Amino acid sequence: MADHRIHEGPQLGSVLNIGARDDRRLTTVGLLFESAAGLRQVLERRLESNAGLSNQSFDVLIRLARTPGNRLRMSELAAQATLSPSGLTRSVDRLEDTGLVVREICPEDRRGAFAALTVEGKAVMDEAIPRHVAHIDELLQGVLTLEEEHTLEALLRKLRDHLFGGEVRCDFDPAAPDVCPTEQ
Amino acid sequence: MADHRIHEGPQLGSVLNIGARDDRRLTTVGLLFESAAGLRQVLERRLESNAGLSNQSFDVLIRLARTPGNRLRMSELAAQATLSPSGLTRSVDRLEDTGLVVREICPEDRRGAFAALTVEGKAVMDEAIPRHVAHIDELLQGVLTLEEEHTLEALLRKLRDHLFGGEVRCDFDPAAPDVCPTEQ
DNA sequence: AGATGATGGTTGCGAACGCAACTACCTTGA
DNA sequence: TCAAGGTAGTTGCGTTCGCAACCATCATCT
Repeated sequence: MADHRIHEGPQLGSVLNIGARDDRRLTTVGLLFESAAGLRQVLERRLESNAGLSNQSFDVLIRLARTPGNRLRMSELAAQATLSPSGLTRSVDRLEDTGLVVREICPEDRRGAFAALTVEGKAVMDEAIPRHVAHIDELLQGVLTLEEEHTLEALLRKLRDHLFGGEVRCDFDPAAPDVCPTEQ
Repeated sequence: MADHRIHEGPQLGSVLNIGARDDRRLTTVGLLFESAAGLRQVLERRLESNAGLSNQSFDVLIRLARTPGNRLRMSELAAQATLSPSGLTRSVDRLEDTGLVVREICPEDRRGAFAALTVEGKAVMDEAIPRHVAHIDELLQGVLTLEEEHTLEALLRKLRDHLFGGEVRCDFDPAAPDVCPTEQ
Protein backbone atom coordinates (compact mmCIF):
# COMPACT_ATOMS: atom_id res chain seq x y z
CA MET A 1 0.00 0.00 0.00
CA ALA A 2 1.99 2.98 1.20
CA ASP A 3 5.72 3.25 0.91
CA HIS A 4 7.11 2.61 4.33
CA ARG A 5 10.77 2.84 3.55
CA ILE A 6 12.60 5.20 5.78
CA HIS A 7 13.49 8.53 4.38
CA GLU A 8 17.25 9.12 4.28
CA GLY A 9 18.40 12.69 3.88
CA PRO A 10 19.37 14.95 2.36
CA GLN A 11 20.48 16.27 5.68
CA LEU A 12 19.04 19.68 5.04
CA GLY A 13 15.84 18.97 3.22
CA SER A 14 13.45 21.26 1.49
CA VAL A 15 11.66 21.80 4.75
CA LEU A 16 14.15 24.48 5.62
CA ASN A 17 13.69 26.38 2.39
CA ILE A 18 11.04 28.75 3.52
CA GLY A 19 11.14 32.44 4.16
CA ALA A 20 12.98 33.60 7.24
CA ARG A 21 10.11 35.80 8.35
CA ASP A 22 7.65 32.94 8.25
CA ASP A 23 10.10 30.70 9.95
CA ARG A 24 10.49 33.11 12.82
CA ARG A 25 6.76 33.07 13.26
CA LEU A 26 6.73 29.31 13.31
CA THR A 27 9.42 29.44 15.96
CA THR A 28 7.48 31.96 17.99
CA VAL A 29 4.35 29.85 17.87
CA GLY A 30 6.38 26.86 18.98
CA LEU A 31 7.83 28.83 21.85
CA LEU A 32 4.38 29.95 22.87
CA PHE A 33 3.15 26.37 22.98
CA GLU A 34 6.18 25.14 24.86
CA SER A 35 6.06 27.93 27.39
CA ALA A 36 2.40 27.34 28.07
CA ALA A 37 2.86 23.58 28.30
CA GLY A 38 5.83 23.88 30.60
CA LEU A 39 4.13 26.40 32.81
CA ARG A 40 0.97 24.34 32.95
CA GLN A 41 2.93 21.27 33.94
CA VAL A 42 4.69 22.97 36.81
CA LEU A 43 1.64 24.80 38.09
CA GLU A 44 -0.51 21.72 37.86
CA ARG A 45 1.67 19.74 40.25
CA ARG A 46 1.69 22.45 42.85
CA LEU A 47 -2.00 23.12 42.54
CA GLU A 48 -2.73 19.44 42.92
CA SER A 49 -0.73 19.09 46.11
CA ASN A 50 -1.83 22.42 47.56
CA ALA A 51 -5.54 22.42 46.94
CA GLY A 52 -6.29 19.14 45.20
CA LEU A 53 -7.32 21.06 42.11
CA SER A 54 -6.43 20.52 38.50
CA ASN A 55 -5.27 23.46 36.48
CA GLN A 56 -8.52 23.28 34.61
CA SER A 57 -10.72 23.34 37.71
CA PHE A 58 -8.70 26.18 39.12
CA ASP A 59 -9.18 28.16 35.94
CA VAL A 60 -12.94 27.78 36.17
CA LEU A 61 -13.00 28.57 39.86
CA ILE A 62 -10.86 31.66 39.67
CA ARG A 63 -13.13 33.14 37.03
CA LEU A 64 -16.06 32.61 39.33
CA ALA A 65 -14.14 33.97 42.29
CA ARG A 66 -13.30 37.11 40.37
CA THR A 67 -16.78 37.82 39.13
CA PRO A 68 -19.04 39.99 41.23
CA GLY A 69 -21.64 37.71 42.77
CA ASN A 70 -19.37 34.76 42.15
CA ARG A 71 -21.63 33.36 39.47
CA LEU A 72 -21.41 33.14 35.71
CA ARG A 73 -23.50 31.71 32.92
CA MET A 74 -22.32 28.34 31.69
CA SER A 75 -21.72 29.55 28.16
CA GLU A 76 -19.80 32.59 29.33
CA LEU A 77 -17.69 30.45 31.60
CA ALA A 78 -17.00 28.02 28.78
CA ALA A 79 -15.81 30.84 26.55
CA GLN A 80 -13.58 32.28 29.24
CA ALA A 81 -12.04 28.94 30.07
CA THR A 82 -11.53 28.14 26.36
CA LEU A 83 -13.58 24.99 26.82
CA SER A 84 -16.30 23.40 24.74
CA PRO A 85 -19.83 23.46 26.18
CA SER A 86 -19.66 19.77 26.98
CA GLY A 87 -16.24 20.15 28.54
CA LEU A 88 -17.56 22.82 30.86
CA THR A 89 -20.61 20.74 31.74
CA ARG A 90 -18.38 17.93 32.97
CA SER A 91 -16.06 20.32 34.72
CA VAL A 92 -18.94 21.90 36.63
CA ASP A 93 -20.28 18.41 37.33
CA ARG A 94 -17.03 17.55 39.05
CA LEU A 95 -16.93 20.81 40.96
CA GLU A 96 -20.49 20.26 42.06
CA ASP A 97 -19.60 16.79 43.27
CA THR A 98 -16.85 18.21 45.43
CA GLY A 99 -19.18 20.90 46.71
CA LEU A 100 -17.25 23.91 45.43
CA VAL A 101 -19.87 25.02 42.93
CA VAL A 102 -23.60 24.77 42.47
CA ARG A 103 -25.79 25.25 39.45
CA GLU A 104 -28.59 27.79 39.59
CA ILE A 105 -31.39 28.02 37.11
CA CYS A 106 -31.60 31.35 35.37
CA PRO A 107 -34.93 33.05 36.09
CA GLU A 108 -35.02 35.11 32.89
CA ASP A 109 -34.16 32.21 30.64
CA ARG A 110 -35.04 28.81 31.89
CA ARG A 111 -32.82 27.11 29.37
CA GLY A 112 -29.82 28.71 30.95
CA ALA A 113 -27.90 27.99 34.10
CA PHE A 114 -25.44 29.78 36.29
CA ALA A 115 -22.46 28.19 37.89
CA ALA A 116 -22.05 29.73 41.33
CA LEU A 117 -19.35 29.40 43.94
CA THR A 118 -20.46 27.90 47.24
CA VAL A 119 -19.18 29.34 50.50
CA GLU A 120 -16.89 26.36 50.67
CA GLY A 121 -15.68 27.03 47.14
CA LYS A 122 -15.07 30.64 48.06
CA ALA A 123 -13.11 29.58 51.12
CA VAL A 124 -11.03 27.14 49.11
CA MET A 125 -10.20 29.80 46.57
CA ASP A 126 -9.40 32.41 49.20
CA GLU A 127 -6.84 29.94 50.42
CA ALA A 128 -5.66 28.64 47.06
CA ILE A 129 -5.27 31.85 45.08
CA PRO A 130 -2.63 33.51 47.26
CA ARG A 131 -0.67 30.27 47.30
CA HIS A 132 -0.93 29.98 43.57
CA VAL A 133 0.11 33.57 43.08
CA ALA A 134 3.05 33.04 45.41
CA HIS A 135 4.05 30.01 43.43
CA ILE A 136 3.92 31.89 40.15
CA ASP A 137 5.88 34.66 41.77
CA GLU A 138 8.53 32.24 42.92
CA LEU A 139 8.60 30.56 39.54
CA LEU A 140 9.02 33.77 37.59
CA GLN A 141 11.39 35.43 40.01
CA GLY A 142 14.39 36.86 38.21
CA VAL A 143 13.44 35.66 34.75
CA LEU A 144 12.24 38.92 33.29
CA THR A 145 12.67 42.50 34.38
CA LEU A 146 9.60 44.40 35.39
CA GLU A 147 9.62 46.20 32.09
CA GLU A 148 9.98 42.98 30.17
CA GLU A 149 7.03 41.52 32.03
CA HIS A 150 4.89 44.47 31.06
CA THR A 151 6.03 44.20 27.49
CA LEU A 152 5.25 40.50 27.39
CA GLU A 153 1.84 41.09 28.88
CA ALA A 154 1.03 43.78 26.36
CA LEU A 155 2.15 41.67 23.41
CA LEU A 156 0.26 38.61 24.58
CA ARG A 157 -2.84 40.67 25.14
CA LYS A 158 -2.61 42.04 21.64
CA LEU A 159 -2.17 38.54 20.29
CA ARG A 160 -5.03 37.08 22.29
CA ASP A 161 -7.43 39.87 21.44
CA HIS A 162 -6.64 39.37 17.78
CA LEU A 163 -7.11 35.61 17.97
CA PHE A 164 -10.49 35.90 19.61
CA GLY A 165 -11.69 38.29 17.00
CA GLY A 166 -12.07 41.38 19.12
CA GLU A 167 -14.63 39.87 21.45
CA VAL A 168 -14.11 41.10 24.96
CA ARG A 169 -12.57 38.53 27.25
CA CYS A 170 -12.31 38.78 30.97
CA ASP A 171 -8.78 38.70 32.22
CA PHE A 172 -7.68 39.16 35.74
CA ASP A 173 -6.33 42.64 35.42
CA PRO A 174 -7.39 44.56 38.55
CA ALA A 175 -6.94 47.77 36.63
CA ALA A 176 -9.65 46.69 34.23
CA PRO A 177 -13.31 47.52 34.87
CA ASP A 178 -14.63 45.50 37.78
CA VAL A 179 -17.63 44.11 36.03
CA CYS A 180 -16.80 41.28 33.75
CA PRO A 181 -18.74 41.92 30.55
CA THR A 182 -21.02 38.90 30.48
CA GLU A 183 -22.94 40.19 27.52
CA GLN A 184 -22.39 42.77 24.82
CA MET B 1 -21.36 17.46 55.44
CA ALA B 2 -19.99 20.40 53.50
CA ASP B 3 -21.68 23.76 53.41
CA HIS B 4 -23.26 24.11 50.03
CA ARG B 5 -24.90 27.44 50.46
CA ILE B 6 -24.07 29.85 47.73
CA HIS B 7 -21.61 32.51 48.50
CA GLU B 8 -23.10 36.00 48.21
CA GLY B 9 -20.66 38.85 47.99
CA PRO B 10 -19.10 41.06 49.08
CA GLN B 11 -18.83 42.13 45.49
CA LEU B 12 -15.12 42.76 45.74
CA GLY B 13 -13.91 39.96 47.92
CA SER B 14 -10.57 39.35 49.49
CA VAL B 15 -9.46 37.61 46.34
CA LEU B 16 -8.56 40.95 44.87
CA ASN B 17 -6.44 42.04 47.79
CA ILE B 18 -3.12 40.82 46.58
CA GLY B 19 -0.09 42.69 45.44
CA ALA B 20 -0.32 44.41 42.10
CA ARG B 21 2.96 42.94 40.90
CA ASP B 22 1.84 39.41 41.62
CA ASP B 23 -1.49 40.07 40.07
CA ARG B 24 0.12 41.23 36.87
CA ARG B 25 2.00 37.99 36.74
CA LEU B 26 -1.19 36.04 37.22
CA THR B 27 -2.69 38.01 34.39
CA THR B 28 0.29 37.36 32.17
CA VAL B 29 0.15 33.64 32.85
CA GLY B 30 -3.55 33.70 32.02
CA LEU B 31 -2.87 35.51 28.79
CA LEU B 32 -0.20 33.00 27.90
CA PHE B 33 -2.60 30.12 28.41
CA GLU B 34 -5.38 31.79 26.49
CA SER B 35 -3.16 32.74 23.59
CA ALA B 36 -1.80 29.22 23.31
CA ALA B 37 -5.24 27.67 23.60
CA GLY B 38 -6.73 30.03 21.03
CA LEU B 39 -3.89 29.54 18.64
CA ARG B 40 -3.99 25.78 19.05
CA GLN B 41 -7.71 25.74 18.36
CA VAL B 42 -7.43 27.70 15.14
CA LEU B 43 -4.38 25.86 13.86
CA GLU B 44 -5.87 22.49 14.71
CA ARG B 45 -8.86 22.99 12.47
CA ARG B 46 -6.80 24.01 9.49
CA LEU B 47 -4.27 21.25 10.01
CA GLU B 48 -7.04 18.71 10.24
CA SER B 49 -8.66 19.76 6.98
CA ASN B 50 -5.38 20.31 5.15
CA ALA B 51 -3.38 17.26 6.07
CA GLY B 52 -5.62 15.19 8.32
CA LEU B 53 -3.21 15.76 11.17
CA SER B 54 -3.84 16.76 14.73
CA ASN B 55 -1.78 19.55 16.19
CA GLN B 56 -0.08 16.98 18.34
CA SER B 57 0.86 14.68 15.47
CA PHE B 58 2.11 17.63 13.50
CA ASP B 59 4.29 18.71 16.36
CA VAL B 60 5.91 15.30 16.53
CA LEU B 61 6.31 15.09 12.76
CA ILE B 62 7.83 18.52 12.31
CA ARG B 63 10.48 17.75 14.88
CA LEU B 64 11.39 14.65 12.95
CA ALA B 65 11.29 16.53 9.66
CA ARG B 66 13.66 19.13 11.02
CA THR B 67 16.20 16.74 12.42
CA PRO B 68 19.07 15.62 10.22
CA GLY B 69 18.38 12.02 9.27
CA ASN B 70 14.72 12.52 10.12
CA ARG B 71 14.93 10.32 13.19
CA LEU B 72 14.95 10.96 16.90
CA ARG B 73 15.07 8.90 20.03
CA MET B 74 11.70 8.34 21.65
CA SER B 75 12.71 10.00 24.89
CA GLU B 76 14.16 13.00 23.12
CA LEU B 77 11.05 13.34 21.02
CA ALA B 78 8.86 13.12 24.11
CA ALA B 79 10.80 15.91 25.78
CA GLN B 80 10.63 18.12 22.71
CA ALA B 81 6.93 17.59 22.28
CA THR B 82 6.31 18.17 26.00
CA LEU B 83 4.67 14.78 26.18
CA SER B 84 4.92 11.98 28.70
CA PRO B 85 6.72 8.80 27.60
CA SER B 86 3.44 6.93 27.35
CA GLY B 87 1.83 9.77 25.46
CA LEU B 88 4.59 9.66 22.88
CA THR B 89 4.37 5.89 22.60
CA ARG B 90 0.71 6.14 21.60
CA SER B 91 1.37 9.06 19.32
CA VAL B 92 4.06 7.15 17.47
CA ASP B 93 1.76 4.12 17.41
CA ARG B 94 -0.81 6.16 15.57
CA LEU B 95 1.72 7.63 13.18
CA GLU B 96 3.05 4.18 12.48
CA ASP B 97 -0.47 2.97 11.74
CA THR B 98 -0.90 5.69 9.16
CA GLY B 99 2.51 4.91 7.68
CA LEU B 100 4.15 8.28 8.32
CA VAL B 101 6.66 7.01 10.85
CA VAL B 102 8.46 3.78 11.66
CA ARG B 103 10.27 2.64 14.76
CA GLU B 104 13.88 1.55 14.50
CA ILE B 105 15.76 -0.32 17.14
CA CYS B 106 18.82 1.50 18.41
CA PRO B 107 21.98 -0.55 17.77
CA GLU B 108 24.01 0.94 20.60
CA ASP B 109 21.29 0.53 23.19
CA ARG B 110 18.80 -2.17 22.55
CA ARG B 111 16.39 -0.79 25.07
CA GLY B 112 16.02 2.32 23.00
CA ALA B 113 14.14 3.08 19.83
CA PHE B 114 14.18 5.75 17.18
CA ALA B 115 11.13 7.22 15.57
CA ALA B 116 11.94 7.82 11.92
CA LEU B 117 10.03 9.54 9.17
CA THR B 118 9.06 7.34 6.23
CA VAL B 119 9.32 8.67 2.69
CA GLU B 120 5.58 9.06 2.79
CA GLY B 121 5.82 10.95 6.04
CA LYS B 122 8.48 13.19 4.55
CA ALA B 123 6.29 13.84 1.53
CA VAL B 124 3.31 14.67 3.70
CA MET B 125 5.35 17.11 5.73
CA ASP B 126 6.91 18.72 2.67
CA GLU B 127 3.38 19.47 1.64
CA ALA B 128 1.95 20.31 5.05
CA ILE B 129 4.64 22.56 6.48
CA PRO B 130 4.46 25.33 3.88
CA ARG B 131 0.70 25.32 4.15
CA HIS B 132 0.91 25.52 7.89
CA VAL B 133 3.45 28.30 7.77
CA ALA B 134 1.27 30.18 5.32
CA HIS B 135 -1.67 29.79 7.64
CA ILE B 136 0.28 31.11 10.59
CA ASP B 137 1.47 33.96 8.45
CA GLU B 138 -2.06 34.80 7.45
CA LEU B 139 -3.24 34.51 11.02
CA LEU B 140 -0.57 36.78 12.45
CA GLN B 141 -0.60 39.29 9.64
CA GLY B 142 -0.81 42.80 10.97
CA VAL B 143 -1.03 41.90 14.64
CA LEU B 144 2.48 42.75 15.69
CA THR B 145 5.19 44.78 14.08
CA LEU B 146 8.33 42.99 13.06
CA GLU B 147 10.13 44.40 16.06
CA GLU B 148 7.35 43.33 18.38
CA GLU B 149 7.50 39.82 17.00
CA HIS B 150 11.20 39.65 17.69
CA THR B 151 10.67 40.97 21.19
CA LEU B 152 7.94 38.45 21.86
CA GLU B 153 10.10 35.65 20.58
CA ALA B 154 13.02 36.68 22.76
CA LEU B 155 10.88 36.99 25.87
CA LEU B 156 9.18 33.66 25.31
CA ARG B 157 12.51 32.00 24.72
CA LYS B 158 13.82 33.38 27.95
CA LEU B 159 10.75 32.17 29.76
CA ARG B 160 10.84 28.72 28.22
CA ASP B 161 14.52 28.22 28.86
CA HIS B 162 13.97 29.16 32.46
CA LEU B 163 11.02 26.83 32.85
CA PHE B 164 12.89 23.88 31.47
CA GLY B 165 15.78 24.44 33.78
CA GLY B 166 18.44 25.35 31.29
CA GLU B 167 18.29 22.07 29.41
CA VAL B 168 18.80 22.60 25.71
CA ARG B 169 15.64 22.32 23.72
CA CYS B 170 15.40 22.15 19.99
CA ASP B 171 13.42 24.95 18.51
CA PHE B 172 12.98 25.68 14.89
CA ASP B 173 15.25 28.66 14.68
CA PRO B 174 17.15 28.38 11.41
CA ALA B 175 19.85 30.57 12.86
CA ALA B 176 20.53 27.97 15.51
CA PRO B 177 23.05 25.17 14.96
CA ASP B 178 21.77 22.68 12.44
CA VAL B 179 22.26 19.63 14.55
CA CYS B 180 19.60 19.17 17.13
CA PRO B 181 21.40 18.19 20.30
CA THR B 182 20.03 14.73 20.89
CA GLU B 183 22.39 14.07 23.73
CA GLN B 184 24.63 16.20 25.93
C1' DA C 1 30.46 -13.73 36.13
C1' DG C 2 26.39 -12.45 39.03
C1' DA C 3 23.70 -9.39 41.67
C1' DT C 4 21.84 -4.62 42.08
C1' DG C 5 20.23 -0.49 40.64
C1' DA C 6 19.22 2.71 36.86
C1' DT C 7 17.22 3.76 32.32
C1' DG C 8 14.26 3.43 27.84
C1' DG C 9 10.09 2.22 26.47
C1' DT C 10 5.40 -0.01 26.70
C1' DT C 11 0.82 -1.30 28.76
C1' DG C 12 -3.49 -1.13 32.04
C1' DC C 13 -6.31 2.05 33.74
C1' DG C 14 -8.90 6.00 34.84
C1' DA C 15 -9.70 10.98 33.85
C1' DA C 16 -10.80 14.76 30.65
C1' DC C 17 -11.89 16.50 26.24
C1' DG C 18 -14.48 17.52 21.66
C1' DC C 19 -17.99 16.35 18.35
C1' DA C 20 -22.46 15.23 17.16
C1' DA C 21 -26.99 14.22 18.53
C1' DC C 22 -30.44 15.37 21.69
C1' DT C 23 -33.81 17.93 24.95
C1' DA C 24 -35.84 21.97 26.62
C1' DC C 25 -36.84 26.47 26.06
C1' DC C 26 -37.07 30.95 23.72
C1' DT C 27 -38.27 33.87 19.58
C1' DT C 28 -40.20 35.15 15.40
C1' DG C 29 -43.69 35.40 12.08
C1' DA C 30 -47.91 34.18 9.97
C1' DT D 1 -51.99 30.69 18.83
C1' DC D 2 -49.20 27.70 16.60
C1' DA D 3 -45.29 26.33 13.67
C1' DA D 4 -40.38 26.85 12.52
C1' DG D 5 -35.98 27.95 13.63
C1' DG D 6 -32.48 29.29 16.95
C1' DT D 7 -30.06 28.97 21.46
C1' DA D 8 -28.45 26.88 26.24
C1' DG D 9 -27.03 23.07 28.11
C1' DT D 10 -26.49 17.90 28.56
C1' DT D 11 -25.38 13.10 27.14
C1' DG D 12 -23.22 9.09 24.21
C1' DC D 13 -19.20 7.98 22.16
C1' DG D 14 -14.63 7.81 20.60
C1' DT D 15 -9.93 9.77 21.28
C1' DT D 16 -5.94 11.29 23.87
C1' DC D 17 -3.42 11.84 27.89
C1' DG D 18 -0.77 11.00 32.37
C1' DC D 19 0.34 7.96 36.18
C1' DA D 20 1.87 3.81 37.96
C1' DA D 21 3.28 -0.71 37.20
C1' DC D 22 5.91 -3.44 34.26
C1' DC D 23 9.61 -5.57 31.10
C1' DA D 24 13.91 -5.52 28.88
C1' DT D 25 18.41 -3.94 28.72
C1' DC D 26 22.49 -1.48 30.32
C1' DA D 27 25.99 -0.10 33.95
C1' DT D 28 28.31 -0.76 38.20
C1' DC D 29 30.32 -3.08 41.90
C1' DT D 30 31.96 -7.06 44.20
